[in-house]
Amino acid sequence: MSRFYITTPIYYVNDAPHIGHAYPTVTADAIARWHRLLGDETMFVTGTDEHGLKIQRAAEANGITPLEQADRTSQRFRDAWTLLDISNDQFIRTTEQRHHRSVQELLTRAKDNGYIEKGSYAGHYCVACEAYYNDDDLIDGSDCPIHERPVEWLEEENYFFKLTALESELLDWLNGPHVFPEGKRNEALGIVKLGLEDVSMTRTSIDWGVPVPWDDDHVFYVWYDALINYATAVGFGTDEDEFNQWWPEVHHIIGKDILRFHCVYWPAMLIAAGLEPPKEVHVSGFLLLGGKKLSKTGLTQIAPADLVEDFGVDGYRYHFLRDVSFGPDSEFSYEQMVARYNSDLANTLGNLLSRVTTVVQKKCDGIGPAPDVDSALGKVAADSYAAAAEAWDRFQAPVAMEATWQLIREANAYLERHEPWKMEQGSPEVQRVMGDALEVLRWAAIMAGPALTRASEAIWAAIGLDGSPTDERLPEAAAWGRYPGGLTVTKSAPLFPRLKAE
RNA sequence: GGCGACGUAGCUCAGUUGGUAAGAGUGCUCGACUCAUAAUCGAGAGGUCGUGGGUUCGAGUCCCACCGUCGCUACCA
Repeated sequence: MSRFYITTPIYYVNDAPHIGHAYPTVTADAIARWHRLLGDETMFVTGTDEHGLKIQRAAEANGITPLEQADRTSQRFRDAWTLLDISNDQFIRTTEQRHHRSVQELLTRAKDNGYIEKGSYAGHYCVACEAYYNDDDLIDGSDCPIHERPVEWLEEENYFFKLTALESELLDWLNGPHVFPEGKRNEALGIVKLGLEDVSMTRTSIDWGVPVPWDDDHVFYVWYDALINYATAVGFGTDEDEFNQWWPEVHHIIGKDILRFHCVYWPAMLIAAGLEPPKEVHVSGFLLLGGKKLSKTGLTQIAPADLVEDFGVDGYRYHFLRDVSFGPDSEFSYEQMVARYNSDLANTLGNLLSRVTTVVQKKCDGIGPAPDVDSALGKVAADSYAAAAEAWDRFQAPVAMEATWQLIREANAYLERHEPWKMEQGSPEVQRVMGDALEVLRWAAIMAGPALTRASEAIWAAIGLDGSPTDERLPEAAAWGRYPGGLTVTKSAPLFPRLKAE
């Protein structure tokens, strides 16, 4: 039995979930569902990142504890993922005890291996921001760029992560097949080649974080705690055997803004602790609105719930999986979403189900016949499957979706060529044609399942099959001719009612 | 300033290590069909692959310059 471990970033709880958070989550979910279909023992982890200055301050502003603050927002993420049928096996929170143990264990090992040392950090500090600034960032060389008032020169003792000692190990890792797409790998290489510096990894100025086990005055800086969630989730620090079963075969999905942390710091931290760096990091671009990235301040956030209201869960998931190329930035367009819903879901797939169930009622007494094992559609199905499987392997959901729809479109053309509605009721000819059409629907319910979590079940039931398409196992289930025939086919309301453009 | 990404049909995008006369979906035009959610099927129009050079027998695909858009340069996917 092979295993498949996939993660999303854990989202920082200073922000409400929006489509920018949902995109990598839906992508990871679809890939996880694909691997479950393949029969892999699958671990899909998402969660929330809950420490750090911003949370502490937000809590103070709201007059609650940092944990209460984190609880509130973390719950909103869980609600959003429930809404979108996200099938995560775990939802990890960095405030969990198991995570604190894991962080302390991993970083203690790094320290014991000589990669963490005490040093002092000095710089221009803005008290209002509670943050350090570089000379370049200051206005006229002396004022905070946000508060426009003088900064102070502050020096504090910190523990430093000796990133510089790991340069050659990082280059070795980055030269391997670990960061995708290629352009993003080059970007990570560029960061290393530009010159690494040792980085301050603890804070004494706040206490909302994971305590440094060897020095009570410090907590780990939020990034050094957050990244380790990927290890915590599969047992690091609590169950080494479990951990060793999953690690290092992990697939991280991240956004390009956190490339530095996942492609430089994270592998370095693991190496420092004597562990293997991650197997794959897949970097996505941003969703843009009017050419700008989504932001709270720009009022360009879009809540998944608003779109689900218009398009349904399937319509939501399908749009982002089919239209957003994984890697480059992508412009979000409501009109594009409507067009995609109508063409692929309402017209091509939904209408296929409608016409097939109607003709089966009229010409086959509502009993679905078995397909022709030598049907011309069998070859198309095999090609579609091969292309889709290859695309899922590369994390290219849009390509996998397009490959899947090739057969669905072909089924419409096949009906057109044979015109079963003109055939004699119950004849062998009409039985064969309709059996083939039903077989395509069976196949599509499985293959589109990672995207259309609900419609795939509805199709499955409509053509008379028991159980769920998620119980099927690939590649056998994609082989042509598995629809048994003799099942009751049900005509029902349109699966995806057409949407009017607004 | 430094580093980097991107620029392919109206729109959204594919184009593996350079090599059959540039692809898909959608949109548009025309035709067919009427089982079906005014859905479906067929045919067609539509691109100097940002611009200009270079390497090569041959470049969308490598190199240089330029133009345009954008990002990063430590804590929002």
